[in-house]
Amino acid sequence: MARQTNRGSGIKRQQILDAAIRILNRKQVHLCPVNDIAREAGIAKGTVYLYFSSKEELYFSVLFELAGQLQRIAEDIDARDIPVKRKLRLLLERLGEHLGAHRQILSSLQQERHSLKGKLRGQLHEKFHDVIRSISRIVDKGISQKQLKAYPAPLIGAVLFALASVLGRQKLAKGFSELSVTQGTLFDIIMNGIEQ
Amino acid sequence: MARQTNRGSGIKRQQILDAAIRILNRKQVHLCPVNDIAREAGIAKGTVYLYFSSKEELYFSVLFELAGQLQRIAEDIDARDIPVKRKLRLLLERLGEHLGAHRQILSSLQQERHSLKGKLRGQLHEKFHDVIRSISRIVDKGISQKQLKAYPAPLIGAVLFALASVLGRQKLAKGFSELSVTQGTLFDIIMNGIEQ
Amino acid sequence: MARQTNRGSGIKRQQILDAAIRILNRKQVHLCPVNDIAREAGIAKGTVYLYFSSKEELYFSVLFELAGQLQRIAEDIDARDIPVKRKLRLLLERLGEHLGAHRQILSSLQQERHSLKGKLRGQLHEKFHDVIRSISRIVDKGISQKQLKAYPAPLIGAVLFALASVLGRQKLAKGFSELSVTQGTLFDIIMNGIEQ
Amino acid sequence: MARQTNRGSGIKRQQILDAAIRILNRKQVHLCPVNDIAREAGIAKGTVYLYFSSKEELYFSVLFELAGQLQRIAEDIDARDIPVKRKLRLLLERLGEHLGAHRQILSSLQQERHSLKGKLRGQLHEKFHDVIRSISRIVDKGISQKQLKAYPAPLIGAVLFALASVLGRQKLAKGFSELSVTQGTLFDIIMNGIEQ
DNA sequence: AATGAATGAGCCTTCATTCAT
DNA sequence: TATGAATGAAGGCTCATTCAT
Repeated sequence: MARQTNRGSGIKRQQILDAAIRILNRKQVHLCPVNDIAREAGIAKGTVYLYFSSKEELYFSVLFELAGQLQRIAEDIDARDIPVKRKLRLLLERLGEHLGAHRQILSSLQQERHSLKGKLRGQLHEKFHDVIRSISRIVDKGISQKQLKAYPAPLIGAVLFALASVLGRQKLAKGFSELSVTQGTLFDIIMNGIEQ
Repeated sequence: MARQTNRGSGIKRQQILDAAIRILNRKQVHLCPVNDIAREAGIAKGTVYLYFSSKEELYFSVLFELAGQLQRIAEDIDARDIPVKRKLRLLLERLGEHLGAHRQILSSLQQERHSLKGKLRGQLHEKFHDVIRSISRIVDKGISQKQLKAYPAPLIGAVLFALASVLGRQKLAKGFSELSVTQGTLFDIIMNGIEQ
Repeated sequence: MARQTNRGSGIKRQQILDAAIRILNRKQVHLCPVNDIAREAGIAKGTVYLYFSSKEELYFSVLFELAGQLQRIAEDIDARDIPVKRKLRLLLERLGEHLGAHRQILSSLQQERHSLKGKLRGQLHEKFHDVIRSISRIVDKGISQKQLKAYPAPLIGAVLFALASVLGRQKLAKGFSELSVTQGTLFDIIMNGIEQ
Repeated sequence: MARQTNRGSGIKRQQILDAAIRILNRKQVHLCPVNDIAREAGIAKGTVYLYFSSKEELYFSVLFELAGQLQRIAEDIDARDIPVKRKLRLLLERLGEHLGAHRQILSSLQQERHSLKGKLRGQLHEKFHDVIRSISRIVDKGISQKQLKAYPAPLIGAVLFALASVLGRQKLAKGFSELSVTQGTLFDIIMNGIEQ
């Protein structure tokens, strides 16, 4: 994936990635010198470039990694032998947790993507597509089991994703820090709507 | 409203702000030199500093301005003499449009806030609170008219805001460019839920 | 010529150029940080970039400038009302002086040219072509006056140029520092050859 | 001959040297990472440092090696049993070929010397002296045989060297790529001069 | 002897900010 | 008020060199 990925265990690469996730979750990419990430990973600046060809590729890899984690969450839930409603509830909760834990990084995705070079952008796009596909799979089963209304599954996926973000931030619309959104209430809303 | 270096008519200040919104909506803040904004506004770089004490304050003012526009949208709708449901539908549509038109800038909000200096951060927080309050007012009326379920109004506001973002981006979850989300479908979901 | 040449007198630009010539004549381009050149010019590093878009363009401009000086030397001599032989002798002397004074920079030309980006390279090529053309003009007159043998003028130009370099370095073949080459002897050689 | 870290057979040392010559002839020294040279030699980067104490010394050794080759060319020709004129013609041709084949490296000699540390610089100086001495020996014989005019032999050597460079580059004065300099014409010029 | 991962000094370049005009 | 030349801190990246294996 990385152009100059050094072979070997890949452990160091992962260490850098983890450090980058920690650091990038605090400040914007542009406010995170590679040096800081390296220090967080306990290595020298130059070493980062042994595992990633550029800062951009590192950032891309971070997003890729996080997308992978999201996908795994969805797939794990899908694999369980529980009713669809339960799955959706779990999904909302887990995605919310994960998005919340990495909200900084993920919330920048929309903009950052535009600065990624063509190929990386495409790959990332594809990866997030996979995430949505995994969610859609759960929804689709629910629809065919007549448990859910027949809205387009990806749309439901998108909505779930958005609501999970709300949950994750605990502050929608950038001003809600005091609003203690419970996962239960949100789930009710998405299931039954708000109309009386 | 704004407490910055602001002698004079304020017209030029607004020109700069408008130019900044146009420019910042294209690229990330960090990729938008003050010079570019100045040129877009048809003035010299140094002049910007006569109206804003720093680039940071300029950026803050942009977000503040946009929040004001959102608030005005909500208040205009609230003032109309139409049923609540119609209001919510309008709200979803208008917010979606506005968020979409400025998605670049607004999507960075979450992160930028963390780099803003304490005082500015607080003011911005307060401002977005106002936006949510305005939305909540509409919802509250709906609840007291028994048109809407009695969920906490700010929560509904937050959810509406999130869904408006989905609408605005036309691509939730960062991978949905091909998903043509219609405002109508989204409205149905939020009103009646997805459960069969 | 320079992409972001600031208008104005151009004096500062020339100051930088002069400083660069002084500095570059001491060490290889790659051993001359832009910072050193700036300091030599008595300005800040960033200022260099107000007058030259990159270090490469600065270096290109230096070579361009020097080529211009060489050309002027040739043209001045050509314009004089003296016999061809006298012109050539003068040319040898003056070129020798100039090449000697900037031998470091000019001797790197051959290699550096290969790293210049296409357009600049082409322009530089063209410029040095002009130098040779100016020399050739002198030679051509000599040939048509039957003062010189009918060798291709550019070839003679090239030979003169090479011998001027010898003179300039005072040490041909990179090892002749002790060889005190006199302009007179060299002139005799080129005029009459070495064969007995 | 070489006084560097040089245990072992010396074969590998020569391999590295040969690889370095190939690589350095393509790009400037500063654009040739040690790593590239090592790879060209089919060994690991670290290994280079077992045979050369630094990149600088490696580069020095390359120049030293090339000087040796030039010297051998001159000595071989000197040893032949042919007339002086024939020898000079051969010399021009062979030196031209060799200088041409390594023009990139050799053209940087002038400047590089200045960055070499004192001791190495002296050694290199001495070596090129030897080259000139070998050429001078040929010329001297010609002079004592009354075949050549009695110019200082080293000067003739220097001139021959310079003209050989012209031949090697096929483009003197940095602008002559189209000038097809023939070895014959150049030889005529040096032998008989250009005066009618 | 050989390797190549790791290091960190050093360089080019950008850009927010200042200030003389 | 307005200008834009000048500044210099900061950051991405390269690469010579070291050293544990």
